[in-house]
Amino acid sequence: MPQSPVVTRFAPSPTGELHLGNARTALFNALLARRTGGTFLLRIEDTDAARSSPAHTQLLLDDLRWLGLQWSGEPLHQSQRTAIYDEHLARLQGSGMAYPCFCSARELELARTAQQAAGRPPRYSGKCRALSDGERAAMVAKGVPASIRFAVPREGAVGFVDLVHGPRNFANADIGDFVLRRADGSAAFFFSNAVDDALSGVTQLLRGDDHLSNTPRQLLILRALDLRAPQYGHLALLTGPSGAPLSKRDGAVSLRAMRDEGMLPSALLNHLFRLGHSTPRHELLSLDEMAAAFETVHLQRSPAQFEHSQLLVWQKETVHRLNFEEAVDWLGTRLPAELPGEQRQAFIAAVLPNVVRPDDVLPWIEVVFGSDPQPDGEAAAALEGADRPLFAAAAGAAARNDFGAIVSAAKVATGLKGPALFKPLRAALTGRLAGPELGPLLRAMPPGTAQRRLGRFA
RNA sequence: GUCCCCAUCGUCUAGAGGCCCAGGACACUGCCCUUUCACGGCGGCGACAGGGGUUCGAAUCCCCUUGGGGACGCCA
Repeated sequence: MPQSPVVTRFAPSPTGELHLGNARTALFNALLARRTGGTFLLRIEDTDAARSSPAHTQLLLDDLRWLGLQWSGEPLHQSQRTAIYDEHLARLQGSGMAYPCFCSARELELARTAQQAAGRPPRYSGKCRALSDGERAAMVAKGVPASIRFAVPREGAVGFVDLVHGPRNFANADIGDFVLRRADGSAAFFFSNAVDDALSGVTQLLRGDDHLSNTPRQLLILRALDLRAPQYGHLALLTGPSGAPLSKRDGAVSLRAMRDEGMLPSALLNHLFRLGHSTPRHELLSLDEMAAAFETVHLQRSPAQFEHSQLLVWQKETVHRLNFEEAVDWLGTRLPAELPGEQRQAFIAAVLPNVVRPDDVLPWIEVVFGSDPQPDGEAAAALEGADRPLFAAAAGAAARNDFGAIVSAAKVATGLKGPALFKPLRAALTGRLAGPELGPLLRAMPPGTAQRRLGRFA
């Protein structure tokens, strides 16, 4: 079945750290393209000079790369496309589809408040649309700054088929004349966003549900310009544990915060992949596998809740699969620098199956390489119930930190087995009752450690 | 206020009129396995927001209510 080439995009505005919701939007668009060998574009929506910054843009690109989301070509920066927007604006004005608005911010604010108070929808009155050429010239002559608004048809409706929601229809009468260009000359979102998508040849795009009721505005612009509109798909928002949209009060919501916490890209990707998108694949997937399994028909119309505990499940899966180099990289400076290579390897092999966050290795570094541990409450209890001969035999066989030898000796000496045998040994060796497998753990310990620790209780 | 979107186990979800007294995954939990914990295997707990219709039959279609969210900005 031949497919026309898919072009998708992610178009963040660089006003802060990459939010989890946006990360998911980026992922879905990237997958949509990757699935068919299409193109995934990146566009920086930095028309709001006051809130945008190059530093934020840099952070954004860095986060996307970290996630492994590869875009094609150079990202487009809207701040550098003013000429293109002006050209299209001129066309709209030429055909009477756009007009200058001289209303001041204060004036508009007042009108809005009055409408709200009267129980009317806060929509622009269209006051300046009725101005004659003469009146406009007069305003310009007086030096009154003007924005440019789109002349929304008074009648009719805009229909489109949403990739997620299906056929939708919106009445033009419910849409007020909106701003295309601000008085300072910068392009407004509805306009620049729609025009750029069309000009970039974007064929399909997934974005947040909050844009659904704004879509008719953009379609109106594109039709007036005779530009081809992409197919829009509107994703239900991501919410926090409260059910309300993700916000700072739900804790870490930026990708960067997750990253700082030690979460790995694969964990984030796998969790996000299943938020608002369903798949029969329940195992940890690579980006390629996700792309192959990504289906727009399986996009959810209802909001999904981001639960950190579920993320941790994927994190665990990811950590368990780390190879030695990756693990060293992940743990970073937490590993003692002076550690011999062999011990380093043994330690990681022993501990990795039991950790989720990098900081989780810290206590085990202390247990394995630190001074002989004092048993915690549970461990102390287990030690109390154990006989001295157990430890005497165990210590006698512990010279080489060989757990097999220790167990055999202890077993022969006491006749114990199972938990009755292992609990005291674990307690004596590590000071606690739970943790990584003892065999591998002992292999990471400095020579003589096991013997000394067991000997304490003989 | 007007318009719009959404509503299945704790969470993510399957479900497009009979295959569903609702299936899966994670979480929780019981048992088994085991040179402890973990891993793994086998079970258990657990949901169609409420009310009306339509239909022989509704989680699925329609209406209302409730609840949550969004848009209506010279923010994106």
